[in-house]
Amino acid sequence: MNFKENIANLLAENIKDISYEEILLSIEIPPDSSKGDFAFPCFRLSKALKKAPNIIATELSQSMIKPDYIEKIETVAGYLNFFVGRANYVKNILEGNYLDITKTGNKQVILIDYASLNIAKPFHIGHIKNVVVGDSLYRIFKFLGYNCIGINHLGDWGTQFGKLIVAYRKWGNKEEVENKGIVELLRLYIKFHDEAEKDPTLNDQGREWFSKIEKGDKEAIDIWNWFKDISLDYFNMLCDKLDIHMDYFIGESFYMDKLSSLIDTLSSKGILTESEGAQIISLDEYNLPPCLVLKKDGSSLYATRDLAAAIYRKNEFNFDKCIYITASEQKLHFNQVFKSLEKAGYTWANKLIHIAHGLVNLESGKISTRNGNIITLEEWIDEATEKTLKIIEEKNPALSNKLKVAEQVGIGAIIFSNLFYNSGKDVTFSWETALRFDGETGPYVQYTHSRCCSLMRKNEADIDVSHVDFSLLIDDTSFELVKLISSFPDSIISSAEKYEPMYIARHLIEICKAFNKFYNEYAILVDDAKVKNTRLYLVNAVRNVLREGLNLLCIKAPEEM
RNA sequence: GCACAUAUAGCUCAAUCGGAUAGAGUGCCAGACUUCGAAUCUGGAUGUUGUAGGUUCGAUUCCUACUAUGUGCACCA
Repeated sequence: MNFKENIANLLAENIKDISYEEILLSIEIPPDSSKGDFAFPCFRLSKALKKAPNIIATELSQSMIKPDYIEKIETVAGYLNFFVGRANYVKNILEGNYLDITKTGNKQVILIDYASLNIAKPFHIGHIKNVVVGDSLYRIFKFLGYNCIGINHLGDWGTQFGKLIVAYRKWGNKEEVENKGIVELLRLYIKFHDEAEKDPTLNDQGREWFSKIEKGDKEAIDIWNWFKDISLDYFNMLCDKLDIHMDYFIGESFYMDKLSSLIDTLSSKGILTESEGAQIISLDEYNLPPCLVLKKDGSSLYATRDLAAAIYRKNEFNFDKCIYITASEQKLHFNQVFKSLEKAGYTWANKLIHIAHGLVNLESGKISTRNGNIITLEEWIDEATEKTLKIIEEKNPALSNKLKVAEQVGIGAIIFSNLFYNSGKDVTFSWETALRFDGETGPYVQYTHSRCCSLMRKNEADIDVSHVDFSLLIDDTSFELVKLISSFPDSIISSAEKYEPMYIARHLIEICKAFNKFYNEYAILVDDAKVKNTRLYLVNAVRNVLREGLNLLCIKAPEEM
């Protein structure tokens, strides 16, 4: 038997998805053929091998396509000797700690700026993606061993507060605001914009009041602080509900006393120029429109505060990476800010990363707070919770803490639907899809998890390891599940590398599908102690992976639902 | 006008560095609960990957043009 036949034999023995003849055919490629002749069949083999145990498949697919593949294949043969048969592979995966992956990030500091919403406005369905992508990435990087810092760059400064004060003084009163909180602030905000259509001088009054805030006028500052407190209470309430954690609330107003030194620095570097009365940083060399730093009246802008914030963060936290998460509308803005910092000579500017997520539209058109075309996040949560409660009443009326579980599942559905798709894409919200609980959804994963828990619970005793026989798990259905568990860490790494929790969400769905198939095909709690304990061993692994996976997506994993 | 996205099954979306017969869910049709939870599972039908070219042994993927949609572009954030 020659070398190739030997390899083919080993492969065919280990991999049921591909025949010996096929393998032999694929390996029988002259190594000196031109690229086109052998690349295709080689790839054919390596792709088929993806169905094989992970380590073998990865090694092969990496090596086969390269010119020196004959040499590499000998290395692969070495690997194969470690995995004689599926049983050993299963043992390896299930006995090893399948969630313990290389902690690549040792001590590196990753700062994530997310959930940076404007205060005095309600959370709407377009905001959830930002919050949830941010918190999920926070959890993912933390899991990988990075030192994460979550910062909320609160939008608590700007002309809008002047406008709100005008509206409050004209049409609001203390009792209403105290009783209704953010709802009343929204009403005033909408009212202001309605009235300003008819009477544009209101906008001037708004600017005047904002300028009073900036100058420290007591009445203005008091109202501003009051509104800010209301907003923060509301924000914290929602964060508690969603189980979102922020390390720091450092809003835009925080940077007000740091702007003058920023301007000094920029002008001493000679990159500040005057244009049409305003102070700008020209970005012609980057083929970008200029970055406006100061208005002609000398007051600051959004970009000014972001420049100051970046420098402050670098000095204060000395980050290795700083990730900004915002809607895609702000792409140009961050591009300008980052390039301005680069132009100013800050070498760390390349460590600033902007992750833009898509916009959410309504079927009735674009979301707009100022004309009231919004669906708030609370409405979505309430609807989802209510629907879940109905399902629980129908399917599991004996459940003890129904309301709590209903909220966890309802919110789980919302979060999952926000993380299951490519986060850069725009989406159109519809109640029909927003309240779907079947198929590729959060509740499907949660349901599968609670099924695992149920099995573990029903077994009462601990798994008896002395009865575990991994060769009972080498059938295709069980083995598929084992492979998916073993490759779960790859998805965590992909998610981190691409700043995209979607990979984890999709992997969880694959695990659930494989598990439910397994569950349907085999009885688990059987009399035979060997079979029972072995299958429970696998169930336990699935449960652990699902729980950790859901946690990385900021979703609760109730044990019963 | 300029810039940046996006376009894949009826609908919502995947497709790893350019790889094999482009895959899931949903909806539709047909099945599986006196048995570990049916929010589940099994089977079936569904495609000129926006259009036209180019590069390549090979293109949903890269390049060019065009079409459609979205977003941004000077004192808002």
